[in-house]
Amino acid sequence: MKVRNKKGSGAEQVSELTTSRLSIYLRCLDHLATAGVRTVSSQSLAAQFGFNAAQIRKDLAWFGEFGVRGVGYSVQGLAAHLRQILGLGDPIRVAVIGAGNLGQALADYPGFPQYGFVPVALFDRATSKVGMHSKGGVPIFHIKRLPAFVRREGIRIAMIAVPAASVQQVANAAVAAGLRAILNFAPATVTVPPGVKVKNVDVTVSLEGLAYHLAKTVHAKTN
Amino acid sequence: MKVRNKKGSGAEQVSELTTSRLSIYLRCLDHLATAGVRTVSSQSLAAQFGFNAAQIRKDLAWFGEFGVRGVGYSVQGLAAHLRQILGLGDPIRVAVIGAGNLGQALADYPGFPQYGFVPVALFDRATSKVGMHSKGGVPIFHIKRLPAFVRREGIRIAMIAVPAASVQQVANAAVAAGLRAILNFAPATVTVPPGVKVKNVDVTVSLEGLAYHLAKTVHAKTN
DNA sequence: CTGTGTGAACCCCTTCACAGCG
DNA sequence: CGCTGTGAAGGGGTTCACACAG
Repeated sequence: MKVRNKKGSGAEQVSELTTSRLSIYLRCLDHLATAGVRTVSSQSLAAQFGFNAAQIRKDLAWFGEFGVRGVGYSVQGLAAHLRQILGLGDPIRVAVIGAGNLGQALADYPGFPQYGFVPVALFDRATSKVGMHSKGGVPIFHIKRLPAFVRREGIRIAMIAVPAASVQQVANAAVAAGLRAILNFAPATVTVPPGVKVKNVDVTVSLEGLAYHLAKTVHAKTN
Repeated sequence: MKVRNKKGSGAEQVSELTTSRLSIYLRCLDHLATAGVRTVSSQSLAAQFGFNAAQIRKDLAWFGEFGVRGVGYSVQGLAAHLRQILGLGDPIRVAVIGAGNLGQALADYPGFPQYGFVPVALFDRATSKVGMHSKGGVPIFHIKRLPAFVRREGIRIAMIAVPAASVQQVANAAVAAGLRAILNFAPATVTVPPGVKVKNVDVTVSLEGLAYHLAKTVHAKTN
């Protein structure tokens, strides 16, 4: 087995486009596994889910050789490899910062534990919320207690669901608490020191993309 | 003013990467406008928010010439142009399908109306929920009533927040009801006929991207 | 003979550099 | 003189095509 590792230390070599697709492949493989499929070729995977077969193979080639020539990939085996590549061995503990409607819904979202991400606590600066729980039973703490909690409870990821104006300051607090991975739900740009990863889930950007599609389509009809 | 329009009918010419950035530029411009800034150059915009100045100009060049040479762009003027390009003239009415925790939180999320997207109703197949309202007062209807509602209320976008296993069937219903724009929150691939636009907001993909970053970083330290 | 792994071709997006306008 | 708008160069990601393994 040959794994490409161009630089000795952990440099940024594999594109995020690739890792995103790995997640999606994993989702597809789980789908096939529950359907009882044992083996799959890159071609049939591509056909079923709308990918390009060569791209699947290229994406996997960054990490090793997982297929059997003439046969394809073991569905369960490849899924296990992808989980290992993505670092999904043990459940990853998550803190949700911002205990508004969205934050509480995220803390209770059943999809997360199912995929190995466990929201352990909510944090907010409103003392009126502190001491309460989400519907699903996730406790709400004051944001001041984040650093101690991160250390004691082994939190790895911060999900930030606060208004856009407060995001930067909350992100700073998360970094100061030792977190190195942030998922930001607010429509705002966040700046963090090197080594910290931020991913933005900006729903307004997606909605405006849809709005553009609608506007364009209407225009086409008007012609 | 010269606008590039390579094909007569509404072909897919401008990349989604570009339109996503237009949304982000719009967010930045609003930020500057509330700060009282009247004029901005592509260079200062790029410096403040971490873009490339040439890219900003290229993105805008697809739609016209909005700047003044030697000066820059009118903050308010450019924002208005972007809103027009993205089709954000009147508020866009949205239906949220799936009245679980996530769906209700989305229906009540204050960020949407602020950006011109108004959740008008929730839809679910559970008759126990029908007739109730979200905390924010959005009424819940049975999914059967979607087609009539779309016509009568001028719904343009469906936000789908149901379990992954049901997404495709719900998307089919949305398309059948005449909707041409779908925002899917479930970790699943959706297939739709041509002319219909789907955007996926897959939080598990983002989380797994963060997990990969964490795994990689640990590995680098282990070296 | 089937399907992987991979170099090469291709294509699109990003970035550079500068002519030209205000 | 400053900054836009834009052709040209550069880089990265996707797709093709095939040698080769099972």
